[in-house]
Amino acid sequence: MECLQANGYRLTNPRRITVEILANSKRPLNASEIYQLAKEQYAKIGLVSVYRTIEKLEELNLIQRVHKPEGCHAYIAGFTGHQHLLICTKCGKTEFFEGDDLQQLIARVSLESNFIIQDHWLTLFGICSDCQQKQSH
Amino acid sequence: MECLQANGYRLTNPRRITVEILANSKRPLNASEIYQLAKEQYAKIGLVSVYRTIEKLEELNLIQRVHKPEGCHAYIAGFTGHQHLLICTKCGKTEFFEGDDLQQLIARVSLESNFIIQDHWLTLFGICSDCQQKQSH
DNA sequence: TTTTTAATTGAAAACAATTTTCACTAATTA
DNA sequence: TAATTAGTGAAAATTGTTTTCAATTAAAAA
Repeated sequence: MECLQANGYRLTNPRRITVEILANSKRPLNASEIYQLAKEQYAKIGLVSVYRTIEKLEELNLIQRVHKPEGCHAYIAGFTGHQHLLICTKCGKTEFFEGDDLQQLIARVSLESNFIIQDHWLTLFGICSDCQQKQSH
Repeated sequence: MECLQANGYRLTNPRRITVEILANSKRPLNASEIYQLAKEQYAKIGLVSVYRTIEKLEELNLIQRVHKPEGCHAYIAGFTGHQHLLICTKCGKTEFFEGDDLQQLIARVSLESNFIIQDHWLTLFGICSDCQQKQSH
């Protein structure tokens, strides 16, 4: 909310609620999921406002789109606009991770391909510890 | 085409042309782009057949969906159903690369997160050698 | 505090991408 | 060659997203 305000945006109910829902979610949510949850708190919110808030949060790098085999329309809140994600394929729980271990691989591919490599996306998929426990029962 | 036939699918004009266009493209194409190109060779082709052929090729792991910041509706032909891509952000030229250098990183993240990691997606973005040359003129 | 203003809103319409329906066509098999 | 049934294209339906616009409301000014 601070960041929105700092960038000249007004603090409104639809924005507050959309931000809160995204900030508290451990798994990526799409516009329609956010809308369903938001209506519980603020019945008159419009789906359009959710879309518009998502747009602004993405511009400000406060959320990022999450790409999965099933689709790419969900967003997760993150602090940096960066792209290393670890996603649970059971429950959707999503974590960020750091890793500069890629430099060597990137250097090798760069050499072999003659590309100048500028950016990378890395996503790991697996089963989180909660879902591992549930599975073993 | 062989693989389609081996899986019990008929060899039809719309399929032949869709397959040919995808097989010869160096950059990912979406349904509508394929349709435009296909019409040049076979005017009466329908966009629906392109969608249906894409669906089957994806099932057979002959093509894969390419995820980019601008969108995720384009497909590239590949030999394995796997996910290491190198994409030119200027012209879209897309190459595959191998790399098991990730094992160490995956092991580390697995330990730190308590996830059992099963799969990964890695995409590198950069400028291909053709586009580097064009730029320097 | 009240007034003014301009950003923001929600409903409805418009648009875009994809899927479904269905009568017809054509690839394969007998 | 005839019979069968998968595959086709046009149109309609569906889904997801964006635009339009009059009304509302947050923030700035008085």
